[in-house]
Amino acid sequence: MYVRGTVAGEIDVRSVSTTYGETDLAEVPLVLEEVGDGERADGVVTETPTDAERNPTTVTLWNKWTESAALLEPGMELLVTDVGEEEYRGETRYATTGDSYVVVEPTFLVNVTSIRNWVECPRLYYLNKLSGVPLNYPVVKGTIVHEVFGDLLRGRDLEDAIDARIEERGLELGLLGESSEAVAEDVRENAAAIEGWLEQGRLTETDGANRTTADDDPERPFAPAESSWRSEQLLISETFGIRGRADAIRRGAPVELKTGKNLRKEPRFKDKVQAACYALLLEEHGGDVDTGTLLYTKNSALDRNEETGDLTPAKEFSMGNGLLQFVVRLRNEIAAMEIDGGVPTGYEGDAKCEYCFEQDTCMVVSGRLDQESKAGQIGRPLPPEEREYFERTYRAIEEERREVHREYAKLWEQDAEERADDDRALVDLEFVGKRPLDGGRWELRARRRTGATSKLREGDLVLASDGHPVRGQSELARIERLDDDAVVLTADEAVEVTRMDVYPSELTTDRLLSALHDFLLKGDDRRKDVLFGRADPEFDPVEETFVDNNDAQNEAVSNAVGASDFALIHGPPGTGKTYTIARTVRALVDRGERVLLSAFTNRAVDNALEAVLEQLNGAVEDDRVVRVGSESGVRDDMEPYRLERAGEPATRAAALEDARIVAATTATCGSRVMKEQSFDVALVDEAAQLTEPGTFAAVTLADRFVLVGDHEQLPPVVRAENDLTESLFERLVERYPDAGVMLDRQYRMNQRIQAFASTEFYDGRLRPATPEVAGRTLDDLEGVSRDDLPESIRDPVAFVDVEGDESRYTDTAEAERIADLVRAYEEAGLDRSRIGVIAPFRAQVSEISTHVPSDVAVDTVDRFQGSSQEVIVVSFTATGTLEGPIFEDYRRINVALTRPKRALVLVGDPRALKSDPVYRRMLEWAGR
DNA sequence: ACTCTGCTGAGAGGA
Repeated sequence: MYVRGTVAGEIDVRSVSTTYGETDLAEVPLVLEEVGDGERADGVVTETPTDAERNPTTVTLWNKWTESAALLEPGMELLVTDVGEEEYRGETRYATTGDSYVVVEPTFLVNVTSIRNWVECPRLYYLNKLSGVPLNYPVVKGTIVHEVFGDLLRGRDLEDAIDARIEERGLELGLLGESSEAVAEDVRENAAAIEGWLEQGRLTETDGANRTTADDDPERPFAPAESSWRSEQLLISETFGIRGRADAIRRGAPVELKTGKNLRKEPRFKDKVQAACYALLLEEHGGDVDTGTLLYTKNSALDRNEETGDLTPAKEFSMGNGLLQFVVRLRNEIAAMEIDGGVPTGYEGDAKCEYCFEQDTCMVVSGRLDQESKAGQIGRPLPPEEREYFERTYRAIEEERREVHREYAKLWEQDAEERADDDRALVDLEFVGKRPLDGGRWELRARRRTGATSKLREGDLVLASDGHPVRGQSELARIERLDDDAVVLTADEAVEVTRMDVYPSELTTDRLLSALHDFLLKGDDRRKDVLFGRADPEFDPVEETFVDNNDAQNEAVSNAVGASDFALIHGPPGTGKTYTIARTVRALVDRGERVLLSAFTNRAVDNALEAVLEQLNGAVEDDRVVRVGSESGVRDDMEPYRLERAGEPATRAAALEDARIVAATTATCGSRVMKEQSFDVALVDEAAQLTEPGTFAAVTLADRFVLVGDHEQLPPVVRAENDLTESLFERLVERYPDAGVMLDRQYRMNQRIQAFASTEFYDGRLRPATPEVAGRTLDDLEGVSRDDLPESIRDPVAFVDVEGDESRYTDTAEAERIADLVRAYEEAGLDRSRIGVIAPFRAQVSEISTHVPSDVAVDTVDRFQGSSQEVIVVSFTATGTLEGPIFEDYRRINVALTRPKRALVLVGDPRALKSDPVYRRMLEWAGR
């Protein structure tokens, strides 16, 4: 039986005398949310307390669990497994038993590596999180050896595996100056130890007896028995709040591979702790684990010379309850500290600083951020405003991380039905079949039974499961193909997929954190002076005309080229932002600069790169323009420029290092490979949609930077409500208006259409670039005559009254009316592929889609940003009143109203729209 | 209350 609830008050920790002597206990007042009859958190809930019963129950935590009790604060979540129940003065109380685990904030998922770092030194955990691990050879080699180990377990030939894995990491190895041959030799030594040990295992009776499937499988003749081995399994525990990926599992017990040195007989303690984490994860998945194996691949030769004559690099050890519970307490320390927003000092553990590799880094970070630390501080602290900025931004990023953790929690909190309504999963799959691939991986196929929509896309990582992503068999898989009726995945193991869930990744938050760190602690002082307002940005005047017939664009390019610190280009809709970017890049390249071209989305990076290539017109050799990104992220026509990671190391490294122009998303700029690069100038598009640390990821790679964007359009997408919602672009535009140029001539909209946006959002400064643009109408298009349109929509801006229905996020009446409009335009000779329909809610988008032909583009405002159409129809989907956060951000209507070139039709209920001043002005403009 | 893009990922090791 388990209990779960919220801490409702102060915790009383004390000692009592029992028959066994002095014992510690803590009494925790807990408002119960769940009481379950299973041992773990996935048991059947027997009792869901009613409101009347929501007064705190006392849960007593005995002995060592008082250490975890001391971490608790009112409001924190607590889970206690295997509790004992007792009646005390007429009320039910609970207490830990010898088998209990006490879990603080169980929805906070702690990585196994975090626990491993924490046990070595809590400060090490913090430093690792803050700055990430840079590219270095031992780590890359270790990774390759692990991959080869996995390959061996899946039955791949040793030499094949070594060659393939080294080739895959050609780029990284090349950047490190390593040759394939040297690495192969190195990996071979480690792998030989593994193979020898595996061979030994194969000869033993137990393993032999278990060998079934693999022996019979003609496709995988060398595979070890599937029943006794499993490689690289991703495990998530909802009970313990731990997540990790075990190197291998042998007969249900974890095997951890270590390529580092361990000269002692015993496994290192942190390695034991790591294995114990996997044991906990396996226990939750129905295992009963009491031993772990650590495989030190450098040790074989050494051990042979020892007096034992031991031939094996493997060290087995037993894991008792004491170790497992200790590991959960470590995990609790991390969770409690993170929930509290704390920073570890190092005093929490007993590591000795003088033995630590990170001692210097630790002291520098402590000194710069003025943090208390066991290692002490060196250097002067950052100015107070920078420390304040660090703390605020760090906190905001950690809140984002919490939101990712909540996504995980949903994996088990939502039942299949709720999940089906959520677009983060496809739960309707029917398993069709599997096929072995080279290297022991599998291709999995499933059929889709319903037409459910989801945000899953080809190239995404998902948790592929046979029913439940946490409790069932599940595997990290990649979506290779996703059609309306079929799914193809690749994975390490052959799961019989019936469901796939979005894999919530902390990668972005990790990268934001390290970008913040790099900017503040490793960044250039001059840049910080400017960004923190201690110095003004400087410009060298450039006497060259870059753009002939557009003064603002010309000034924007000269500004960007002449900027000593940074320049800003404010590009309202249709003002030739992309052209200006291309012209700027060209001008920089002509001056011999190395340029990083970045943006938040892959789409924007590809668009900008396309324009740059056109502008270069061969001025830079094709192979010196490089697009860094994943195959699924990069648009097909940019694939020839995509940097291949696999290959001969020196060649791969040269492909990147010799590039004059490198294009990548800001998220990719935070990758280890990109962090090794440096540029003269970073040019970042869509900068108004980037968080500050997101912008830093690109900007810290260059000496100077240019931000391009429009803060009057949509802001950054963040999960939590926090300080990340204002972009660096917007802040700088406000702080240094002179550092920016607003492109004021638009090449998109008829004058009638642009009028509202211009006055409302751009101080009336936005105007048509040419008379042609100002006067463009549908009549200009071949075969189209406005005279054939109904009177009501003949004007370039029209309003169509619809009474609307009462439902909140959809409006069938509007959808039907929109279908009529589409027909009317078609009858007037317009091809319907030139019509776009925009709605605020996704539900209304799908409602409209059922009413109009599929070649009409229907989408949300957010997704229409950056594109345009001849005709745009906007469905407001609000009846009676205009309530809801979606309407509060006026930047959203700015985007919607500035998409069309020749005609705009607003469809909605005027009564609702009139209730807000901005929308009322919009109605007036639309002639209603 | 709603909108929603990134990312191979988690762990790889140095005494």
